Amino acid sequence: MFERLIAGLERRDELSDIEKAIIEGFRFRVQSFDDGQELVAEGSRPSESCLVLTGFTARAQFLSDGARQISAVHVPGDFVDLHCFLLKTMDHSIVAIRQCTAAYIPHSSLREAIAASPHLGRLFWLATLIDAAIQRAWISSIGRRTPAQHIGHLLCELHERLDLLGLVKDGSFEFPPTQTDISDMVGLSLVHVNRTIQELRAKGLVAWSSRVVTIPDLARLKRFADFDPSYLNLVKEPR
Amino acid sequence: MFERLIAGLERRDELSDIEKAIIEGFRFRVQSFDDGQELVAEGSRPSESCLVLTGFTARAQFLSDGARQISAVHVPGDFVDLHCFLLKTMDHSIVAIRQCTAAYIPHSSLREAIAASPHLGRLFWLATLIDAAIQRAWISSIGRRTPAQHIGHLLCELHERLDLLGLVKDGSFEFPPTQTDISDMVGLSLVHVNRTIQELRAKGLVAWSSRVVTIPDLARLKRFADFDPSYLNLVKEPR
DNA sequence: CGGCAAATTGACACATCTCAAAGCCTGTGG
DNA sequence: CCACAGGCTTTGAGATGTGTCAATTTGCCG
Repeated sequence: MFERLIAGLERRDELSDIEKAIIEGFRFRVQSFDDGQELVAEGSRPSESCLVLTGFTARAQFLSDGARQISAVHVPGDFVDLHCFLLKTMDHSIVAIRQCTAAYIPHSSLREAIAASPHLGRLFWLATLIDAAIQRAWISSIGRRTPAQHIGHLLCELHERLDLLGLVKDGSFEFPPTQTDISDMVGLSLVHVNRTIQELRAKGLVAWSSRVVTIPDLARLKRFADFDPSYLNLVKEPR
Repeated sequence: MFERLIAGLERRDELSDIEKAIIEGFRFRVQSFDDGQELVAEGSRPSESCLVLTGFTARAQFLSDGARQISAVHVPGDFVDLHCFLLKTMDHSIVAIRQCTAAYIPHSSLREAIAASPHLGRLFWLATLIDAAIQRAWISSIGRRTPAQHIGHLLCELHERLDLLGLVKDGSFEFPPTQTDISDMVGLSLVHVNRTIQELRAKGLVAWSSRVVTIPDLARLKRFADFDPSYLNLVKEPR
């Protein structure tokens, strides 16, 4: 159930057998969701934190005029909602991009785990810090990169993260968001996103159809989008 | 030395005398900085975390074409660089907006503090989560708010945070960033920022000259900018 | 085969950027 | 106390970028 979570933590630091056992011993319930449903609602006060098991999810905020802004995309194994463990009230929603399943773990389990292993506590903290680093990269993208660079950067990020999960084959990966979803990620209109994707295709940087993205020359796309993966903290070291 | 840090933590949860004593006992060194200097450099691997004592600082990233994007502003008392305690390598720089002073606390002190009080550890974790919530609000602003709303929202945020420090008098507060700095925060050109500020002035929402901002009618500006302070977590509850 | 969601296109309005110049403050040195 | 330099703010004009609206095409699913 929690292999991906464990693998994700182990990518950043050693995990003892005891720590793995603590995680395996989490109480949890599993729930499935359809397109667009909320796994966690803005303004709610959950007593459980949720973890993506399968499928894609996103963090979303809604403005008073109904506009939506997505501030992160999450992939299987991501402990999406560690935030509410301490933040208590959600400042954003977690929404399903397509069908997905999630495990909900009671905060009491988390609290016990952290008490039993402060190191594990630091690794959960680290997970939220990496989310924050990704958000900073998004701020730079949305503020200072061109639309084509921005979408290119986003695809590099997802390539990198999905590759670790073994979900990339020959530079191709499934990426279910519609162009409307993408427009809410990059803060542009749907029409402009469409034209930007066509620009990326025309430049030969990306092939993208029926929800499968192919990156023929990753190094070239990275150069084009000014992508440097170090912010993803894919380095194993004592934390 | 650490009153503001302690006051900031106490705004979110009770702190025991022992916990306060732990903080007061931090080893530290103090350093001053001038306009634009880096307190912490992107790519570096600090062994200390830094805390703003006086003045304004910002998190900044630089793109390969030299463009700069600011992803957060920090005020006195903010434990700006808790991140590097676990992230190890900086994904961004911390820069001085004007003269400022900062305390550097060795990671070993932090580690001891957290070991001695897991609750204090959670509160430091919380501080980084609140930073992340602010970053999400910035993403929404930059992606979906109009420039005038965005700058209005930013000023509401700073009003709220500075008010807690007693740095707001009759709706006025010192805000040292130049319009060039603001343009790097909101991801617009300097010229457009200038025109947007004039628009806010013309609407009577803001007075702003010689680095002092005055908000004549805060409720009106909040309404205009769609500002809801709940993401700042100014609620005291057990964490 | 029909229906629906998603992707694509075109045309035009509006927002924002760039470049370049001018004006305005503030601190400094004479 | 004045004059000046330099940084910051403000202005104008034209080029580009991006949004909106509305229609059309495509592709998938029942």
